[in-house]
Amino acid sequence: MALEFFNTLSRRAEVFTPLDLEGRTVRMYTCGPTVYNHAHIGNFRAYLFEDLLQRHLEARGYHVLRVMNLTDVDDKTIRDSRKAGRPLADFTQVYKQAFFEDIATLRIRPALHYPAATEDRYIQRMIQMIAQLENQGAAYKAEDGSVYFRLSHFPRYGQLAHLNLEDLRPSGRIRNDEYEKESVGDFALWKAWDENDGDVAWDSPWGRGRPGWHIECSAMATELLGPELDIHCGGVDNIFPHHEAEIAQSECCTGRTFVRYWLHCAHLMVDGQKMSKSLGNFYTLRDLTGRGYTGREVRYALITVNYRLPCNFTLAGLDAARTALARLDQWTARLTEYAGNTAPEPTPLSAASDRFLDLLDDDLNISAALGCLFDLVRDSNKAMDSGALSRGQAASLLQAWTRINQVLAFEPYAQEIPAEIAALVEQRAKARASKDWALSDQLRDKIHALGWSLKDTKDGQKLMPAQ
RNA sequence: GGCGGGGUCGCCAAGUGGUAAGGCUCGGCUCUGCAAAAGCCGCAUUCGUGGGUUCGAUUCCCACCCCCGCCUCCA
Repeated sequence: MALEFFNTLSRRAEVFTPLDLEGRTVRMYTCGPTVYNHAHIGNFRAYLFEDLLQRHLEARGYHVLRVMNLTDVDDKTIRDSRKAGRPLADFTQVYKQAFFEDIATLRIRPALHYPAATEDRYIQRMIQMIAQLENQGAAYKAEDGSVYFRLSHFPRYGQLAHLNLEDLRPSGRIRNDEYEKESVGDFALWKAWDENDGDVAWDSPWGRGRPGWHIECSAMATELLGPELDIHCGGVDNIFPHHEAEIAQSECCTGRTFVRYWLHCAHLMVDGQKMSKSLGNFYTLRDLTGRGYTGREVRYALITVNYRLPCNFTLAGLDAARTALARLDQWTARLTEYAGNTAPEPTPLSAASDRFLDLLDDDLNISAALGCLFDLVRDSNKAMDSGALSRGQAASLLQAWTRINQVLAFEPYAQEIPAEIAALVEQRAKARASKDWALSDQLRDKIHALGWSLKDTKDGQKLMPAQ
């Protein structure tokens, strides 16, 4: 089948074709973190979905230009940097750094650009866009000095979330101090400085202040990717109002359709509930690695539920991920050893990699795709057990795995065997040759205590890092 | 009140108008000096409830119950 994605805008699965048909380039913008603390695993679920999307597009021969923004100025970053008594840039730098470490841990492929809202280039772009909106009558300066987007200027507002503005019920989250606005739905483009902002301010035609959140993304996306994007992703909670606002601002400025495919990731649940600090089910990636889980285990646990479905995260699920990955490791290790340097030789089993990618074509149906992978694992293990698989065919299956793994990034960590361990293993081999089982067991315990596990196979000892 | 997602084996989770993928757990077996690991086999006559359409529904229609999310700066 053709590559299809569910587009939030149409609420239908649509065949994907990029704007650039010839060059196969895909312009993709993904909403990134607000760097005022460590990102939590709910954030990472979204970033992992975007990584899967990018990897699958690349597997299908597209060249993906992906941009992910860093929001390094907003109410929270300012509030917490002041609380910490540190300059905003110093404060956010810590979390930017942590974010990059975390995405590397999760094997998320880096984006092409990580624009930060406070970079001069983007501040200038934001000011330019706001001025343009003001000239068009799409924005106005209120009495408090802030500039707001005039919703009445953009009737399509609400099309992405499929909301009727008249139906909206005030939810108490509307700030009372924004009485200066013409209409309650108008959102800030430029926020006039107030004392809570401390020394965080930029000069603008409307006086000192700072950008509103929504304009950041419009400015950075169009600055780096041009007026029209193929794909824009984010969490479902960004649909309204953030992405609506982006559409309104961008399309008023460029006169073009801002985004062709909107893809949104559902929320992550933890133990069946919304993750929150008060419930004690709030996890950062560091919490999990601190408990001994690896990045790829978290990756597996967060990626294996289709992105449009709520995913319920549990530690039991992480353990299941660990076991499943160990089985894949075992399988690839067995194939590798059996294939040796033999040249690949066709086998019908290799078609699994085609099926795998075909299943992902259906709006990233990862569950079905993994089902197909595990069918391959079982079938090829069986074939090896019965001697029905040639070494060349094993080599061919490894090629199929490489293709599948380009999308999954589930390969085991490269492990170097320390000399000390290698020496113990050799010593044990000698003990076993002379049937000195007592010494053999003693060495096995010692090796295990050093973090490695041994198993005795018909081909000798096999060393693996203990989980 | 409006909009949306979901209820499929103990847990996670595909799926189709034609009779239920896969992963984890569990049970059995094989291999093994022992152990561990691994491999193989087995494990839902049934898909929230009640109706309806149909030769046939988990899949379509209607009603109902339950869970979750969003509703103006949370991925």
